[in-house]
Amino acid sequence: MTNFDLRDFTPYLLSLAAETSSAGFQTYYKGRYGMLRTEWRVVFHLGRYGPMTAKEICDRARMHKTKVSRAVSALEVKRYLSRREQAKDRRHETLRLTAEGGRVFADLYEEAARYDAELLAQFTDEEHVVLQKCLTKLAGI
Amino acid sequence: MTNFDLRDFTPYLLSLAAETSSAGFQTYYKGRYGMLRTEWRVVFHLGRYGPMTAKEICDRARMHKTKVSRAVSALEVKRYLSRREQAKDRRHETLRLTAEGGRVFADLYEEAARYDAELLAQFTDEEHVVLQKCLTKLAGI
DNA sequence: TATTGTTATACTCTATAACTATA
DNA sequence: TATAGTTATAGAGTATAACAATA
Repeated sequence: MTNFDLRDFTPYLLSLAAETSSAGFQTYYKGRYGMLRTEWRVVFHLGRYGPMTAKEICDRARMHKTKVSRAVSALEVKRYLSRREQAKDRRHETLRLTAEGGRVFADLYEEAARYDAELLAQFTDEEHVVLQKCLTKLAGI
Repeated sequence: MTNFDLRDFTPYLLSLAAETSSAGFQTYYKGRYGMLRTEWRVVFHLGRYGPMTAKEICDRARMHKTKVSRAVSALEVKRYLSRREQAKDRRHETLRLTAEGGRVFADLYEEAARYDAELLAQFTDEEHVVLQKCLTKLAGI
């Protein structure tokens, strides 16, 4: 088969869809809290799953350690997160959201759920199931 | 509804899927021809739809004029593209692929079709239809 | 005044290597 | 030697404003 348009090329469609939807949600974490995407992902993990080390965030969020390191530093400056060395192995630091960080998470978590529901409102439940399945496979997760 | 995981957040899934699939195809246009994504998109348009102005590429490919301008310059340096001023309005230049640019397009077009087919091989035809419909809507095209 | 296109600049995001500190 | 995390650096991608040339 060789007669497709750029609009049929899956990586192109994925790029456009990802850009559009990411730009939409960026207005919340960037506009309200001056955060970057990596910072939002770290906040999400700590807020959703509780305190953990940077290494655990790397593994769960599929983020490289340098991304997590910089995001954690930025969040610390913003006072959304605190670190505490673990006594048994001082290479590990437990990261947890501050009270303020918790409020930021709660706000963004709610907006994320709303934003996602809004995006999916244009599809049927069956379409949503197929979309999520396909994206999960394409993302390799 | 507020109990979702990051893996349920559509913009996150889209980002991962887009990154993964784009990185895969990048090996062709970057690895073989040292091109950037914007350059590949310009080559695609000129190869698939024939000579046109930068403005037309902007409109068809939904690319900003500065992106197109830089991509065209880079492609000109690589001798994959030539420009010719239009006599009636010297603000317009008709862009067309050179013979070498045409060969590059033919190669990449074939690889793109193969790559896309490979990505979609893991899905049924019905799933493919739903995926394309959803992505097209999410991309706003 | 409007349109086509270029240049300058900055920001976002990603990737990799080299490094420190601890174990 | 291996692991957790940091720093430096570069590359890729995007966005915007200011500009020149033409109409």
